[in-house]
Amino acid sequence: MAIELSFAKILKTLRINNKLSQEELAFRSNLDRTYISMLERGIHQPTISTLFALSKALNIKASVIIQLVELECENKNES
Amino acid sequence: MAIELSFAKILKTLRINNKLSQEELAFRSNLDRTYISMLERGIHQPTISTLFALSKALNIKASVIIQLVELECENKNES
DNA sequence: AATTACTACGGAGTATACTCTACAAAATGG
DNA sequence: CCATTTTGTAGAGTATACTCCGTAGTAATT
Repeated sequence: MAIELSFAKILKTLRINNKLSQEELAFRSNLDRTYISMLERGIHQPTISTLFALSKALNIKASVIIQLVELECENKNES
Repeated sequence: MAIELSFAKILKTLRINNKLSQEELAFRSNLDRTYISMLERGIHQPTISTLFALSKALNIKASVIIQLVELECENKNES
C-alpha cells in the first residue's frame, strides 16, 4: 500500500529483468549503489528526477514505472 | 528540458483546468501553499509520494502526469 | 479607489533525499 | 569448500524537499 514499498518492489523487479546488479544500475543512473539498495528496500522514495534517471537506465518510460506502481498499490489491499 | 520546469508547467496547467487556487490544491493534497507555488515555478521538484498526493487532488493518474511531463520534456528541444 | 482574492517571495526551521566510506553478510559459481 | 560478486547496513555529511510565518505585489470585482 505504501508508495515506497510498491516502488521498491517494482524497481527490484525491473533491475533483475534487465540483468543488472545494483552497482551497474547505480553507474548507469549516476546514483550511489547504497542508495539503490535503500530504494529497493523501501527505506527511501525517489524524486521525479531520480525516477527519470532510473527509467533511462532501465530502458523503460518513467510513466510506465509509475503505472506499475499504481497497479502494485491497488493489489496491496488484497493480501 | 529540465524536469522541474516541465513538471512546473504541467502542474499549473492541470490546477487551472481544475479551477483550483494554489491554496485549495494545497489543502486537498495536504501540502503547503508556498510549496505549491515553488513547484509551479520550477524551484523544487516533488518526490513520488508528493506526485501521488497531487494527482489525487487533481483527479488525474500520477502516470498520466508523468506522461505529460515526458511530452513536455521532448518539446523543449524545439523552441 | 478600495476591498477582496490570489500569488510571488523572503527567511528560518525540520525532515528526508542522496553521497561516500567501510565492513559484514549473503549469494553465486568454480 | 574457496573465491568472487553482490547486497545489506551503519554512520556521518551535504543538498534539497517541505513546512510555517510573514509581507508585498498583482488581478479581479465592486
